[in-house]
Amino acid sequence: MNQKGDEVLETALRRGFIWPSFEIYGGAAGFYDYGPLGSALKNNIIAEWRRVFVVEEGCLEIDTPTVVPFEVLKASGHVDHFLDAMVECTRCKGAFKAVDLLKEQAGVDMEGKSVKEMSKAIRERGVRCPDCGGELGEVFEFNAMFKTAVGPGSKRQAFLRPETAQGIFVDFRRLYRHGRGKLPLGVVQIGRGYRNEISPRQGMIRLREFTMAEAEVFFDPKNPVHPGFERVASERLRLWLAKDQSAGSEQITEVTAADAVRQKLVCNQLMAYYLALTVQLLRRLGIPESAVRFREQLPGQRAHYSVETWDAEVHTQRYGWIEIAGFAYRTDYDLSRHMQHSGEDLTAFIEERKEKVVCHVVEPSFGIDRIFYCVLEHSLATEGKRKILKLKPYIAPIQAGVFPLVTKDGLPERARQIERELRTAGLRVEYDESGSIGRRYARADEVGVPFCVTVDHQTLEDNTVTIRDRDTAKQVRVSIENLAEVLKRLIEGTLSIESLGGQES
RNA sequence: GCGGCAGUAGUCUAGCCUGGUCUAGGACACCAGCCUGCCACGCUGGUGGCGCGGGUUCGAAUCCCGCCUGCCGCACCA
Repeated sequence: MNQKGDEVLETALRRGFIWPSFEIYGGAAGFYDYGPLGSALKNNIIAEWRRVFVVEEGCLEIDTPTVVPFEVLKASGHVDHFLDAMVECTRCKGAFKAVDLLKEQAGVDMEGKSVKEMSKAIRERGVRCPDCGGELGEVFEFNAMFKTAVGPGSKRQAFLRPETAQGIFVDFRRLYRHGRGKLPLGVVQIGRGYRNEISPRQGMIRLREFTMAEAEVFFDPKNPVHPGFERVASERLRLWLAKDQSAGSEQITEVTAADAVRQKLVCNQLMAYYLALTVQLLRRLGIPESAVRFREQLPGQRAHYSVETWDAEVHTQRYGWIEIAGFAYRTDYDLSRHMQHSGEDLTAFIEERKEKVVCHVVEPSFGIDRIFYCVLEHSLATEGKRKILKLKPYIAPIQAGVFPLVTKDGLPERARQIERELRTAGLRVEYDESGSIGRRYARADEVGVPFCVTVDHQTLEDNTVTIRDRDTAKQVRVSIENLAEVLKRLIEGTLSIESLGGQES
């Protein structure tokens, strides 16, 4: 294992970013708690996502239940694709879908039959392991969705949602009306999703309960364009094409978003648009474009609903390249299925052509927990013994520290006043007087506090304080009168320490 | 889920093989007091631990079993 990844997780655990869930009862794999700082950081990451997709893009945000009735997920295909009768080879331990083996080797269709019947059929028909020819064990049900029931008596079967998307699809009619028939129509949802992984590992990378931020962009299949495409047309995309993966090549094809569309490397302009937007979002979160690539999923890897999928991958030292977002071209799969199963009309009307169409969908779907890890890893810098979490100031859980230089002569009292004023001004600040001033700076650095305000004897004379910049340790002296405003501008990045005449300490 | 290794204060770790001398040692962190005019200063004091459960034994951090959790490989990851 590598040192950097360990340092990230150790720091995150020790300083209250993430904790193992249910720890005092021995814990549970695949679940994590966000501690006070982690919770704040996660919320700030979500706020940045929301700022892009809801504020700038104007997507409609909704919030739907995590408990989803059986019929909905039956229609979406999840029941059939997430519930499998599996069988394991007793010799090589390979796991296979029982239905597939029975079809291939015995020519019988056992779809929908019970586990017992399938086990019996495998024995009677002499179905063997396709890899090593070994004997197969008992068929067991593998359910990647958490099962539950609505109401007492288990009358109505339901599942915890494996994705938030279905809540959007089933609301399409109302959303389409709410959006007054305009296309493309973007709808987003941020919330928890659940997958009962067989054996989750890799900490927060594979969770059984996770937070996802998904957008479903509905569009006229004959017109897959985004009105704001020009804004991102020159953004460079690093693509790992399927053909290169198949050829065993790590070759990255770097093109602008406009060229990706022109050269037909991606299915349409909307897809390219959201890939470009993602580069910008990640950059804003502190993940440089050099650590981002888009991997085109090979046909066999795609979800049942997708005809083209790109994964946004971020490079990490601990886990290598990890998928942090998926971009699926779901076509009209979901709406069509829900039309069939519900009997409702979920079409859109295209005025120019006087034609009813089932909208197609491009789905950018982000794994917030994974992005959270990537942000931490890409932010943590080590300088000697010191750890500095160089979070972008606007996502830092604590925006400023307020310290009295020494704990006497009325400095703590004055510092407390300033803390109060900054809190009232809406800044997330922490007061600290314990230990030496250097220790307090170091403590603040480790949790990513971008600015520290120090109250010294001069403060008592002329009502000025110093602001110390985390990343450079430079300090500037500003009047308390302007402090909140200056801090706000430093945090949002419209003002730099240098422009204030920052001095090396 | 299978196989291998591991789990000691908040964090990292000594002790485990060869049971008692462990009332479990250390470092860092944390808290209190003193000190302190700017980058983890110093002094004094302090809080806090053997993953959980069972067994063997006069006696278990140490040996055995089960579970949980973590790491590595296989499988899975729609």
